Amino acid sequence: MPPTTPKRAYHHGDLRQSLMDAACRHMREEGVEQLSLRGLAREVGVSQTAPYRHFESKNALFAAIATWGFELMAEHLRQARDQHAEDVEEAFVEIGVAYVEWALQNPEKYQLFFDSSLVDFSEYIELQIAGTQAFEVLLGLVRRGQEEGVFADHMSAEALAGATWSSVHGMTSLLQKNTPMDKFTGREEQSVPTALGALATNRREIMKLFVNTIRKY
Amino acid sequence: MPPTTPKRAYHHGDLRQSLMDAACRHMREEGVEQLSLRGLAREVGVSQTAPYRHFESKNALFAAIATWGFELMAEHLRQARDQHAEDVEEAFVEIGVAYVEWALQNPEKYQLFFDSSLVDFSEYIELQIAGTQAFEVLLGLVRRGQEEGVFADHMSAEALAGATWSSVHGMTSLLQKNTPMDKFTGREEQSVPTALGALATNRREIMKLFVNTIRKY
DNA sequence: GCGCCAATGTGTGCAATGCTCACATTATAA
DNA sequence: TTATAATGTGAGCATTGCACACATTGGCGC
Repeated sequence: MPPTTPKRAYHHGDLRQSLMDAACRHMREEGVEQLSLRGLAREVGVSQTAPYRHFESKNALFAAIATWGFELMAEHLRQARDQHAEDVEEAFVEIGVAYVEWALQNPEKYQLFFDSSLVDFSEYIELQIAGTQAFEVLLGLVRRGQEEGVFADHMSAEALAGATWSSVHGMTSLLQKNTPMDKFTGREEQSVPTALGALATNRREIMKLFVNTIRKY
Repeated sequence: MPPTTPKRAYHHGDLRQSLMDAACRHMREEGVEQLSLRGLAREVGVSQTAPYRHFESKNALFAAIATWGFELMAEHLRQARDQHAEDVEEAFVEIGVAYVEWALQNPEKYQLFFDSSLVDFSEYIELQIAGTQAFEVLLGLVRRGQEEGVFADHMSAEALAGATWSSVHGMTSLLQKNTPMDKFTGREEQSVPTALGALATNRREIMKLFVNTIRKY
């Protein structure tokens, strides 16, 4: 007769995904710098070397999470696009809003996309491909805008998409620093927190400004 | 008679600055994740605990470098602004170009500005102030543009400056990933590298697009 | 000059980490 | 059923951040 306490089997069952989930939770709650593979193993209830059966290094874990994250985000962007398929400009704005919102709801994954100190993209082709596919949702929309004569056509679609990606990513990046920043005290004029607050409050309005970047006049 | 080899004195002389310089060099050449205080101490020729007389922790070192970096960058931006004082739009473009160039020439310092995993801004007031002062170069210019009726005035200067800061910072951030990205191979269409290449090659043109974000029509 | 003290530098030690290697257990498929 | 690959274990190594007690020294009041 087996013991009533469901003693964990020798094999975990789904260690790979469990590790990725635990890592995300940990990064979100404690921060990346506090994350250790050993701690993760402890949390999941497994020996400290077990993770190495699924990820050859800590960086490989990060890369796997980032790849997964890009896929999730791309799907989110496609949905936003498809819900506003009639109007390119509107779809552009909504894709931008969706981008920012996804990033703010998944800060730990988004951080992996751009913290070059955490993941070396050049080592992981599948990660590069996933990132590219997310970008191409935006690129496709810009192309369509150009074809419809709504967006400027004196530059390549890649250049225009790059420019708007810059804006949206930059806004996201700044907003993610907002939380630490809001403790800002010590000067009368708190221009940075004010600016970040304005970005946070008027996301959609700001996104409409970003359309100006590439609109054809 | 003292030995001919100038044996280093017990006191280093300028350990604080030497550590910051060595840290920057190391980050630039090897990457942040490879940087250790002990290694730095070794490099400078000093015991492993000596750095703690100048920086209470590794994060404090990073914070000090970031603060210093913000001051350097702000000065660089002011120079760019003053060399194009006649025309607000032109000054805006040149400040943007100067921003990107400074960041690309000082990647290790710029990384500290935005890699939240490396520095916790909330712990270092002087860092927040330095960052704010850099931002205010841009903010001041946006204000002037509004006063001259060149920039939109349906939003606060902080909001507009925040929007343009987003764009310029985002572009910088993407360009800094360019180096790892250029090894990208494995698909026929390399849209991301193409987009990043376009950003890199046409910085000034892209910056002119960014002016559209806030221009008054 | 002289002596004292704060500033600066040293050596040792501890707990934690990433990762390696040899070994144990289990699933699966021939 | 049994070989084999997949998965998990445990001990161990080098390295790290940082704390603590101690050493050296430059500069300041006298």
